[in-house]
Amino acid sequence: MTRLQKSILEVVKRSEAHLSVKEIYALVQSDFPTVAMGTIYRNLNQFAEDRLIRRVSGLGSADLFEGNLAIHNHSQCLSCGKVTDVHILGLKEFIQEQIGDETVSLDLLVNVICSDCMKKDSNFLKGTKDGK
Amino acid sequence: MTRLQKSILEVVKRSEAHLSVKEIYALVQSDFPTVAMGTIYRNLNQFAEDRLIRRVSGLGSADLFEGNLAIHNHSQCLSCGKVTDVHILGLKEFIQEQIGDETVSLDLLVNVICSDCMKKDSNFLKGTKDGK
DNA sequence: ATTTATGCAAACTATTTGCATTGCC
DNA sequence: GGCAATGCAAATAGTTTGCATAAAT
Repeated sequence: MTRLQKSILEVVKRSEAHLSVKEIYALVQSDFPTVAMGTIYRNLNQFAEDRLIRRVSGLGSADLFEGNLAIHNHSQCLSCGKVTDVHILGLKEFIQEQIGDETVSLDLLVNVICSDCMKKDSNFLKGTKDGK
Repeated sequence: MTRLQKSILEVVKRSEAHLSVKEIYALVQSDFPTVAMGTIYRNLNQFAEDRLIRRVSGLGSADLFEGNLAIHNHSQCLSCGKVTDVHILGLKEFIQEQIGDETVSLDLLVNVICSDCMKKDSNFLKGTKDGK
């Protein structure tokens, strides 16, 4: 593994957030000013395929990456957009019981109104549609 | 609502599949040969926002649309790619119990090896990584 | 007639890829 | 030296948008 590759991997691993490619690019640039976007993409794709990092899809138009490999899923606040890890105990078993096919993995996104936003406006869930 | 809008909506509503924008475009074209992609997108976005149809994200690089508004989620076979509706009884309650924030809605994708693919190669889950 | 929707093309965002060059064992 | 990784720029895919025209009420 090259020094650049180590740096990309470290950036994702060290962060506790869910990073966009742009954010990773910016962070890696501080050590490797000439790094190219294409290289960032190529390596992130490889790392995700090799299960060194995890790709998180479906949150916005762009994928995010995280270093946390422990099995978990995510919630996103519909009001402020904040993404949070969630651990649902027994989720796979709960679902597997009800499915004929063999479950390999799950991608669960829980759309919430987080407690902060709920405090700011307790009418969130009483308005039109889903409260947006 | 214009005749074109009715046609776009009908195409999605009448189908029992999960349609890509391209597929919807092609179907609408048979009645409105000069329809533009931009118009398809504009209307699908509006219909989804108005909850006349549902947008399904996270399955591939492109969003899909479906007319089925009953609450349900999806599974996708990692081998053949087939997308299937799944209904998990009590899922929202199961998750809500374990989450501090107020759950509004869920997007669940169950990654499976469908029974057809399992029959063709019963070693799917025994190989490297996730059997791909 | 006036408002709203449409077609078209250009713009935009996210991502991938070909290729000449560089860096590493 | 030779193979793999990188930078760069162009290409691709999906989607959005500005604007002049056309359709609907």
